[in-house]
Amino acid sequence: MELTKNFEPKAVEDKWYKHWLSKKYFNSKPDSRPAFTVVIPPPNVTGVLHMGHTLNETVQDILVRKARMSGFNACWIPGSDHASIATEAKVVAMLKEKGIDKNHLSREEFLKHAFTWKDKYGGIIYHQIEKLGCSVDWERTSFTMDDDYYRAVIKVFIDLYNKGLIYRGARMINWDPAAKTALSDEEVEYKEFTGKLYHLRYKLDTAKEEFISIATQRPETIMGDTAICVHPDDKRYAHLKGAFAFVPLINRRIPVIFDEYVDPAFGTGALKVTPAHDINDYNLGLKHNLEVVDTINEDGTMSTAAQIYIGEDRFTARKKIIKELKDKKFLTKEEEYTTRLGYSQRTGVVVEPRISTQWFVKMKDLAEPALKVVVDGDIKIHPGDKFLATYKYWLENVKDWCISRQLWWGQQIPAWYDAEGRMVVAETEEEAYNKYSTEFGVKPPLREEVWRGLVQDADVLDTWFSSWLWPMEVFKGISKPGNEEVKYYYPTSVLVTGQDIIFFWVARMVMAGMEYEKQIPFKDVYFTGMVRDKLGRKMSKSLGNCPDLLDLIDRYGADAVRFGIMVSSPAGNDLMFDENSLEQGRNFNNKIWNALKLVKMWEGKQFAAGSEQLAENNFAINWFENRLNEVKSEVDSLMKQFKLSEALKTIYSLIWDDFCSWYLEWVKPGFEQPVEAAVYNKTIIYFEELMQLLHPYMPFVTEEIYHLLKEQKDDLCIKQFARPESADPQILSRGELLKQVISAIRDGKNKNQVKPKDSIRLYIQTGSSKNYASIESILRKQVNADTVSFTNEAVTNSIVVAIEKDKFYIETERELDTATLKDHLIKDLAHQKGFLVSVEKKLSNERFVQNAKPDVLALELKKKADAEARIKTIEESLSTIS
RNA sequence: GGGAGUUUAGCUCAGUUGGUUUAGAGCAUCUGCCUUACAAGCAGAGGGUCGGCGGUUCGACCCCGUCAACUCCCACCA
Repeated sequence: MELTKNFEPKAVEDKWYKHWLSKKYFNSKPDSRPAFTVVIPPPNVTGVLHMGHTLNETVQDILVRKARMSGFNACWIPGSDHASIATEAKVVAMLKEKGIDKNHLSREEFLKHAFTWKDKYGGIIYHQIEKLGCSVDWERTSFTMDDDYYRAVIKVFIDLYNKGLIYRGARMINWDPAAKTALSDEEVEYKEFTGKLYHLRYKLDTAKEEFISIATQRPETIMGDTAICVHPDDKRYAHLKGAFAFVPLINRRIPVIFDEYVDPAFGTGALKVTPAHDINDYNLGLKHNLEVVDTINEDGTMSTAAQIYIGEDRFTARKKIIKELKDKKFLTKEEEYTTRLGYSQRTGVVVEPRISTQWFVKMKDLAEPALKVVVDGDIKIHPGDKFLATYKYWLENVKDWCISRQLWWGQQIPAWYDAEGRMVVAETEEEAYNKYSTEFGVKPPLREEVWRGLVQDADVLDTWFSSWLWPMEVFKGISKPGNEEVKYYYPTSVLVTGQDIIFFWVARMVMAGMEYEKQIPFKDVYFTGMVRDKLGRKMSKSLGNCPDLLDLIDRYGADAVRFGIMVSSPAGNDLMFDENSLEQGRNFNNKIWNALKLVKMWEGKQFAAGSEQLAENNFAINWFENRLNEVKSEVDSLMKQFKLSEALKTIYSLIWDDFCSWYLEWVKPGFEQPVEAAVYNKTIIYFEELMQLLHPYMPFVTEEIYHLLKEQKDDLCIKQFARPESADPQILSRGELLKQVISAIRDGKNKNQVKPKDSIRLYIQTGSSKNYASIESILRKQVNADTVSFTNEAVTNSIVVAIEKDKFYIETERELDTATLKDHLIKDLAHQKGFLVSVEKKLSNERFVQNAKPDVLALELKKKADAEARIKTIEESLSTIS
């Protein structure tokens, strides 16, 4: 069969993915093997995979494939998240384009649109996961709004409510006036903003014409003022105990209060208190029992409580109020002021702090066990030291979690109210009705009347309130507690996710797991860093630096993308994404492909053993086998420590350097010459093992080559790793010596303008010629020597190379440039002498000799002896040149 | 303002309890090669006073102190 010049990923990727699927390799059912379970961090159903996902998915696939090939029953659950806010925003925008206003739709109509939209676009993500080669179990795809999942979320809500861990309360929350929804603290982004600080004077309720000045950035909120606050120790205001002032424009009479919260040095040292519109003022209000006057509507316009500018947008109102305050001489000063404003992560508008009735989860009791399992090391975080502190800090200072969202897309809060505001929490309407009857002693009215009487809470639950159940509910652990699947697969093995959602998601999954399964949800957490562009900037649509995954796969192949993204991304480090590394991946594919082509040329051209080559080949085979074993163990240990990047680089070097550059060159016969049968057979086996080692990282090219090497009974995808055998250090060091000698001789030739193809005569001066017995002809081939022979004395007029105690004389037809030759030797001599001095210095230090461990001392003595020997060699060589 | 982390070659990073030939890798760079697997390649090479200063030690990239720069998280003074 004719092999193409270069590896062509497109031709094989789809073929193998389909094959793996048809063999059901990725489908898992509980059996006697230990489970290795991974749940995908469910991407937003309407999104596309960005480079951050690509990194996460690749890491997971590597771990899962490795486990699948190591005796585990590997199960990787794919799925997606309904992402209430983001998705609803997209659906609303889509409807708007069609000229449909969400406000004119019923809830049912809207949800119908949303599901249609989800069905249409939700698949994009799955397609991308497939293209990347991810070995997920497609028969287990989960979605956080599936029927069972929906019921599970509701069940958990009710359970926590019954346990008293969910409560309803009026709280100051971040309000998005555009989306008309509450935002969690985490969904608010603060940005620098240059605004103005307005100094306003309030008339005091005293006999004479007296004023107190305050400073504010938000003059439009003065109508909500219910106090003025100053520091108790501030002498300027000491006389105002018990005083009152009038709010400008509306003349409401408000008290002057005293609290240490106020910074006397800021502004005028007096603060207007507006409990309805500022979180700090709200807390002050609670403390001092102040009235709350809410002057802003949910859409950001002024409310009737404001008394003036009713119905005008908050920012328009601000402008008008400033003008009026100025005209009426209440505004005494304006100054430039830089502050930070909260913006909604979703809609980008300025967040409005607002009093609102919301649902909350009490976090303290849930946080305790979640903290303990991580501190105790039941859950291991990688890289540990970096994120443990963050995790701890958050849980120790956790605040209650606002879980209601004023949206339609999501699990609707299972609370029912009657006209008087009496409430029951129940799983279904039916149950709500029954509960209501017993609880409030109301005789069951006619069914029709009940529907008139009880109305379900319109809000839905925060998306994270469903995804915190993910590792359990993908196995129906909540909807069918204690089922066989959840018993087998839970706790999951490792969670791979971005460090940015450590609080949103990771900590909360631990809480839910401890609460409902009484067990940790995963044993290891692997945090990936953020993917940035090569200039270190965040990837963002506005910068246009987000590569399209499918396009990258199209241009480089999935294996190359996986290689490129893994090769330099140690756990937890940000990854500077550079297409350069994808190119490196593609080149690597190609290198392997060409090695295959070489081996295929030997097919059917072998001769049996018995010739003189045997000893040489024996050495090469023996050496590579040991080297392979050595690296296999290394890779195993690196992967156990989640050093996936390191492991990949180790495999890369094994294949490129040890296998291609050394081993294959050593055993390669001359052009169109036959190869020894033993070499051929071994080479095929080594090649297979290399492909197996690399397979978790680059599944497509390895599976393809595995099958091209020879007729196979199985697929690489499920081929089980054999336990690595131990490596013989003696063989390994002889191999290293050989490499070193070859490189040094080539360097000697190169430095003296002897071309690689110029042949030489090589003389070896050594005390132990046995060392070279079986590698002589490899050496001859590798340095292009006509003859290799041993000598007892220096060979004049030759290039001299020294390795350890041995010397190599390179005799050549070419005129030698003795000047440069000498130059190099002199430079080397200086280096060796400098080194010797440092060693001698150490050894002449009595305290070192006394304190150092014996083996350290012995090593120093060896260093000294070696350096002296080399210096002698170099000096001798110098004398032969002159 | 509080906390955490980072700083090693032009770039991205390793460097295991302080001693392993006066610091390693990949990429990039330079030199020489179109040598019958591979120019998306081969063979070589150069390049670092390990952020600054001070300390502990016989000995420090590693431990301690201090300063500096950068990054992230938390809080959010009207």
